[in-house]
Amino acid sequence: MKKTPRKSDETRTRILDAALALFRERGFERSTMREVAQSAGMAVGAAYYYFDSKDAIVLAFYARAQAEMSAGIAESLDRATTLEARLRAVIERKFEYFRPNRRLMGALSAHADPEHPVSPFGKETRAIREEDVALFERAVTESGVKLPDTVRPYLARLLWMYQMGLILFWVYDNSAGQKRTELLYEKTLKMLLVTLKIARLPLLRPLHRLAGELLQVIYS
Amino acid sequence: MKKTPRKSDETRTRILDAALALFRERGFERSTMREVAQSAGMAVGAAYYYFDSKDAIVLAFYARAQAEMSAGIAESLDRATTLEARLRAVIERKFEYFRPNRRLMGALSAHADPEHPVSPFGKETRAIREEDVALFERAVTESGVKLPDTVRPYLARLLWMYQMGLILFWVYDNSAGQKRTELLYEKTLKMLLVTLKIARLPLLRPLHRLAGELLQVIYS
DNA sequence: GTCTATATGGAGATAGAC
DNA sequence: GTCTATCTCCATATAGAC
Repeated sequence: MKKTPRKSDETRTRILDAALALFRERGFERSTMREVAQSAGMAVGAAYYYFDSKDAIVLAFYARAQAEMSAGIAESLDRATTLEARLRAVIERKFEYFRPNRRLMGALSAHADPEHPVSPFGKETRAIREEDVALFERAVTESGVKLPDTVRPYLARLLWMYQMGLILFWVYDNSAGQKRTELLYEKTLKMLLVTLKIARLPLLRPLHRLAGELLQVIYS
Repeated sequence: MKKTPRKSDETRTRILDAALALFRERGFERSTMREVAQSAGMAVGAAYYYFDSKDAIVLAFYARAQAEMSAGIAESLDRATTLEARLRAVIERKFEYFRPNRRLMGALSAHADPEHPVSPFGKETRAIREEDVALFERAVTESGVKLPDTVRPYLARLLWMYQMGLILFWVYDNSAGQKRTELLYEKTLKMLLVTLKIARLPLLRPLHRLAGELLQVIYS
C-alpha cells in the first residue's frame, strides 16, 4: 500500500541480517541487543525502533523464511503426486532451510505460551501459521486420500503440529548431524502413512469417533 | 547423611514458601527475586545462597510435589485394578495437586531445552523424572496388560510423556475450569486404552514394528 | 520518521561481615 | 556456614536531537 519507503526497509534488513548472523554464530541467548546494534552500526535504540524486542527479530526471521520457502514448496507440490512425496516436499524443504539456523531456533520453541507475542501458537503469528497449514492442506487435498469425515477437516492442522514437534525435537537434538531426528522423522512418517491407509477400517471406528469428538472441541 | 541442620532447612523452606505464595498470586514471570527475598525477610543474596536461580525454586517445588504425592499415589495404585483406573490414579492426583499452582507451572514448561538446568528432560531433573516414570511402570505392570515386545519396554516412558503433554496443554488452557484439558484427557485416555487393547492384532504389526525401531533409538 | 544518549529495573555474581 | 550490601550486565523504555 505504501510508496516504497526504501531507506527504512534497508535499515531494517541490515539489523535483521546482522542479528541473524550473530544468533547463528553464538546462539540466541548468548547474543545481546548491544552486539546486534553495534554489528549493524547503530545505537541500541535504533534496533528497538525497528523491532519491538529481541524475540521480534526471530519472528521476522520466520516471516522471511516462510516467504522465501513458499514458492519453492508450491513448485515441489506440483511435481509430487503421492501423499508421502507431497508431505516430504513440505517438511524436508523446511529442514533444509532451517539447518544453518538451528542455533537460533531455540528462541521460538521456548515460548509455548500462546499469550506470548512470539509463540508459534499465538495470535501474532496466526498469519504465518495459517499460510503454513495451507501448504499441508494442499499436500493432502491433491493427493486424494480418503479419510473419515470425523478427522479429515483437521488433518492439515494435525500435520502442522506434527511438523512443529519434529522441529522442536530437532532443535535440541545434539546427535551427530541430528541423526535421531532423521530417524524420528522417517519412522513416524511411515507410521502416519500406514495409519491413514487403514484409518477407514471398521475396526478403527471407535478410535476416529473419539478423535473427531476431541478435535471438534480443541479446534473451535 | 547429615546431622539435621535445622536452621538452614528452616530458612530454605521459608524462602520456598514465600516464593511459591508469590508465584501463585502473581505468576512466575511477574514476581522478582527482590520480592521473594523481602517477603521471606532477608536480602536477595540470601535467597541466592539457598537457590541457584529463580528457576531453581520451581525445581524445588517439583521435588516437594513429587515427595508429597508419591505415597498417596502408591496407595491409590494398591486399590485400583484395571489399567484405566490405575492410570487415572496417577494422572488425576497430579492435576489435583497442581491445580492451585497452575500459574507457577509455566516456568517449567518454558524450558524444552534438555541442557537447561530446570528442563523436565535434563539430567538435573533425572531423579524426579525416573521416580515418576516408575509410577507409570507400576500402573502398567500390575494391571497385566499384554503388549508387543517391541513397545512394551517403553510404555511407561511414553505414558510419562503423554502426561507431560497434558500438563503443558493444561498450563496454557484458559478455558473455564480448564474444560478443554479435561476433554483432551478423557478422549485421549480412551483412545490410548482402545489402542493398547487392539495393539496385538496382526493388522497392526507393521505399526509396532516401526514404533519399536524408533523407540529403541530414541531411548538409548 | 529515524536515530542517539541515557535511564530503569531485574537476574544473578561477589566481597566480605559475622 | 549464613547472610548483607553492592556490583555487573542485560533487555527494554524514554527524551529528545535531527
